[in-house]
Amino acid sequence: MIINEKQSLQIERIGVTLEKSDFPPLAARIMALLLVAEPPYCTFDEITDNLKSSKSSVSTSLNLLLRAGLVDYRTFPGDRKRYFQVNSKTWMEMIKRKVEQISPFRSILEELTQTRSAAYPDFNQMLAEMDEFYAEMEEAMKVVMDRWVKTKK
Amino acid sequence: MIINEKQSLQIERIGVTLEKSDFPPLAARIMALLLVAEPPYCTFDEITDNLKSSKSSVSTSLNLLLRAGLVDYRTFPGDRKRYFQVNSKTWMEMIKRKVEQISPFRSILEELTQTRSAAYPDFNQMLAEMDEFYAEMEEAMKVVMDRWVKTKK
DNA sequence: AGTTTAGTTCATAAAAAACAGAACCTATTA
DNA sequence: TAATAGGTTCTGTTTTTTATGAACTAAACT
Repeated sequence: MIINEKQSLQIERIGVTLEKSDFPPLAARIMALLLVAEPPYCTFDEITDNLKSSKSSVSTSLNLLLRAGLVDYRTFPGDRKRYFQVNSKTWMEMIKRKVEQISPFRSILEELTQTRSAAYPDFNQMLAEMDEFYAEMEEAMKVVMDRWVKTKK
Repeated sequence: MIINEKQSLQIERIGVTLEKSDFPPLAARIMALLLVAEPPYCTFDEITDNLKSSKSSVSTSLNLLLRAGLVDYRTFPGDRKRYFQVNSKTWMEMIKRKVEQISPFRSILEELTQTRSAAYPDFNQMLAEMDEFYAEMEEAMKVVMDRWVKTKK
């Protein structure tokens, strides 16, 4: 499998978008490649070749994606190569992570309402409201996620 | 205004939490300071002093936070110092940004469903489903935000 | 037994981000 | 008009992140 010129450009575009969501550059391009490639999986060599990157870089970035659960691999009988593919739960995982980012914020807000004096009630009020807002947001997201998990099984 | 030992430690803890949500180190500590400080605002000098950072670094990070709309400032009559404070809309802004991060992903997914061949229907189906999931998530978040905006005015 | 395949690991180089020091600017104050 | 307050801007320096090449390994062929 070797990608064409148009696909190359598409991979760069998608890669840049993913970079903005905090993917390291090469990891972003690997994800992009796996999304664009037909069939939707690649061997290690196909990745190094198509992205013109070194084996070591690909190894590091790919393992990052594997550990993060964003990429997975399959194999074919009588072929010991691994065929890397985006995990179908990738997007769910990514959203899940965003939801999980909310809870540390809430912890901060709750800690502050505990430790701050009563001298600045307006500010304290604001912190309490923001905690409430985050709680609602967290809840709303969980509702969507749960519903989705149910329809999938 | 000068913070005490306990507050210093709290600022570091909160700072680290904020770093994990992609605040640069100093910007994270400025936010943390403004959250912990009593009163809940600081002058430029109070920031450099309490965080033991240079004027140039504080200037840069503070302007970043100002441009991002996370920090704001007030003044007092007959005092030309600016008193920096967390914008009460900070948390709303931060969530808004997370919601906005969803739409580029949806664009990717939609572009892919346009450009990919029909040869791998399972994969294409997955992309379509994920787009749907993201759409629902986006919608749910917007509902919460709108409701909140309304109760505020 | 030797070679090829499919990677990993380690030391290092290159690039980007973060911070600091010093000079600078503009509006007030003495 | 000189000095001070409240920053900003520019130029390095340090630190962190990202990518590489070369040597290595373990399994599977020949």
